[in-house]
Amino acid sequence: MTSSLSQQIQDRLEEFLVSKSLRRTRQRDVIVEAAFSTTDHFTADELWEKARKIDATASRATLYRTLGLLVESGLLKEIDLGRDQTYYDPNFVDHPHHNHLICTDCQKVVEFEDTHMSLLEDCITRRLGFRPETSSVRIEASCDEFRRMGDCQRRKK
Amino acid sequence: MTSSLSQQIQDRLEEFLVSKSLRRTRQRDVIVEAAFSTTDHFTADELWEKARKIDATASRATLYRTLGLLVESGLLKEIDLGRDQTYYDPNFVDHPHHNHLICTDCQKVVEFEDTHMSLLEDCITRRLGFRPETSSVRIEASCDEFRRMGDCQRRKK
DNA sequence: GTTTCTGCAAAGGTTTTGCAACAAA
DNA sequence: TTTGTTGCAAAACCTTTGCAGAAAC
Repeated sequence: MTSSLSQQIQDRLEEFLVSKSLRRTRQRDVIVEAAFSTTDHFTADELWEKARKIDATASRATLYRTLGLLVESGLLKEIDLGRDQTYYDPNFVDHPHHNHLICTDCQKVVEFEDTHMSLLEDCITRRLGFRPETSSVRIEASCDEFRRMGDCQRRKK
Repeated sequence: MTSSLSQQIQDRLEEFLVSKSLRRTRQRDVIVEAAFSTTDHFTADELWEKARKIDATASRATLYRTLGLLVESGLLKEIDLGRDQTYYDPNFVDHPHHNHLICTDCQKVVEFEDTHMSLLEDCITRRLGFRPETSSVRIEASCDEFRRMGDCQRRKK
C-alpha cells in the first residue's frame, strides 16, 4: 500500500482481506493505488491503463478479479452513467449517499448529496412496504452555460 | 399489428416508422407484440423467447435491430435493475415518470411514481446550474413480509 | 423498380475461467 | 509448507455487422 491512499481505505481493505483470508500482493496494491489515486470514475479498461503506468505487472484477469473484490468489500461501487460500459466509483467511502448528475452537453459527471432526497426515498420505500437498503439516482441534464459559451462550467471539475 | 396492442403504442410506432421511412414487417410486428403483450420488464434474450412463441421467424439480429428502433422511438426504455443484463421497460409510454424499487428478497420490481421526487430532482438540478432532461431512480429494499412468511407481498405482481 | 429488411455467419468487445507455475503467510 | 494468486490463453457472453437474397411499398 502506498502512502497516498487514505487511511480509511487502507484500513477497510486490510480488514476485508484479513476477514476473507486473502493476501496482499504487488498486483492488488498497484490496482488499488490506481483506483483511488483520484476521485475520477473509471471503466475496467481505464483502470487497467492507469495501473499499467504505475507498474505493468498486473494482467487483465487479475484486474477483473481485483475489481470484484473491491466491489464486494464496498470500497468501490459499480455505477450506471448511461453509457454502454460499467463504470466504477471510488468516492462512496467518503460520501456514501451521493448521486450523479450527468451533463448531456459535455458528459461531465457532477456528484451531489441531498438530505431531502434521502428522506423522501426512505418515505416512499416504507410506504410501499419495504425496508430501504440502497438507492441510486441518475439525473441527465443540459448546461445552459455550455450552450452559450461552448463550454461547461463543470468541465474542469 | 395485432389488436392486443394499445392504440397509443400503435400510433406512436406508425408515426415513427413513417417519419423515418421504415417499413412494417412481419418480424417487427411479432417483436413489438411480444414486447408489449405484458407490462413485464425483459432482457433481449427473454424477448426473443417470447417472440419465438408467437412466430419463430425473427432472428436474433433482427431482434436487436428492432430493439434499437423501439428505444430510439421512445416506446421502450433501457433500465438498470442492478443485475448484470440490460433490461427493457415497456411501461414508460403509459407512465413516463416512473421509477423502480427492487425487492432484495425476491427480486421483484415495483414501479412507483412520486411528484415530490420529481420536483425535488428538478430543484436540485437547477440549483447545480443545469436544465433537467431525464432521471432514473432505483431503490433496493427488503420486504419484511418476505422474511416473516418466506414470501413477498409483491411477488405475484 | 427501388429501397429497406432479413438471416446467416462471422466478428467485436468485454468479462470469466481452468490450469500450472508462483508467491504470500 | 500450505493456501491463495497470477498470467496465459481459451472460452463464454452479449451485441453488432457485412452481405446477398427477400420483402415492402
